[in-house]
Amino acid sequence: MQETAGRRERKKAATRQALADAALRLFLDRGFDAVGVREIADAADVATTTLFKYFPTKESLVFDEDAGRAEALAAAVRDRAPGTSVVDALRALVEHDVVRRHTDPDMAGFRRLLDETPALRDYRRGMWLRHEASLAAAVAADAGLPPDDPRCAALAHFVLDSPDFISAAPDPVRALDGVFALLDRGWSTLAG
Amino acid sequence: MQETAGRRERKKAATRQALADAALRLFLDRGFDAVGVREIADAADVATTTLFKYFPTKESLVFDEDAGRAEALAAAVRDRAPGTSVVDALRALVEHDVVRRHTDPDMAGFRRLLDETPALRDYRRGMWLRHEASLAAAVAADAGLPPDDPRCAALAHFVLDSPDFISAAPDPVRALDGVFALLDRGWSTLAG
DNA sequence: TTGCATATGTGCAACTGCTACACCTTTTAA
DNA sequence: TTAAAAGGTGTAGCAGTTGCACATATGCAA
Repeated sequence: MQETAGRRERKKAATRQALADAALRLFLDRGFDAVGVREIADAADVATTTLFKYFPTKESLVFDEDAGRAEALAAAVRDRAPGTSVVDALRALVEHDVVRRHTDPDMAGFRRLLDETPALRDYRRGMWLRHEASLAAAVAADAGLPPDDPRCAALAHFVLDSPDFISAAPDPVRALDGVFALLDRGWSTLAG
Repeated sequence: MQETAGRRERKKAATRQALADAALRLFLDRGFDAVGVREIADAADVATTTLFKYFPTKESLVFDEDAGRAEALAAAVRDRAPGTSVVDALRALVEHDVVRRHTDPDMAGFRRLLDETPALRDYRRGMWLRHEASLAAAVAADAGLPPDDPRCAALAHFVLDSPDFISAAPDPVRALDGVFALLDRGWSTLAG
């Protein structure tokens, strides 16, 4: 594994990181809406147009790449421990990604930022839902159903929609329980 | 019931209608993104600033008021026929509002507009979800559960999220079946 | 090393949704 | 009749985003 894959690659990565770092720092300081993209570009010492060559929107500056999430979802379904239901496996994944952030004190600032910025929550929901089709297919394959089975599609949609709902709830842990109680019982009487 | 409730009211209503009509006509003609708000205001013969006194956003030009939807949801839960489950009653309401549009040929243009404009679908989803809390409370009251029961909140959320998912699906009728099969079985084993 | 094609970055100007402001006109009500 | 209140106007401007023409840096080949 080459660490230094050419100066060009390294500079690109550095620029990208500088932008993301500057943006997050400014957002945490003063709030998402109070910081303009021109200011972020300035802080990272690049032109505004350059910023948009790295990040398609202002919101995307806040989130890491989600490379691997599609695979993580498929793996959660495929490689789950024997005796674990699909819904339980997905619950564990959501719990890991969402609820942990609500108890980790290092994420407090980040969490507050998300809480007070609907645009960011919407963006994150979209990132989850990008994998709706592939999760539906994985669930269908696991259950031995046709890949376009509508109940699998519905389950996949609700699971991927849930992180947003859960972290916006007053008590996220209880919300997680509620969501997966409903889905688990619904799914088990369909598939089991 | 006064038909003519003062010249002022009538003029306001006429301006509002002129804006909505002009907007829908232009959108259907050329697509949502290809029409600017300045052009819509021009077509309705008002200033751009006036347009935004009637409609808070460009998207809102497309949709009627949703006055009464909150009440319709509460009524669907409260006044349902004996022997009908809460989920079935809500299914009927969603079916009426969503699936009918998919079979009515008069709505074909409107439907295409929605299909090709994610911003409009998101806006409509938001309109449904505005009643999430009140629906959750109605469901909880009906089931004799505390008003903040997380399973009721989850059910309400998924029901109100579903119209968007359903009408975006390749086969909306099958999607409707899938969604409500899942929710119905999940809910009945919790509440029944 | 030199030279060149290409990837990357720059600055400017513009467009789009949306808002603030100061002003004018119509309607309502005393 | 008059004055307040409501509605509408036009201008100017902001913020996110993009297109364009030009500059620079890099990787590769000779």
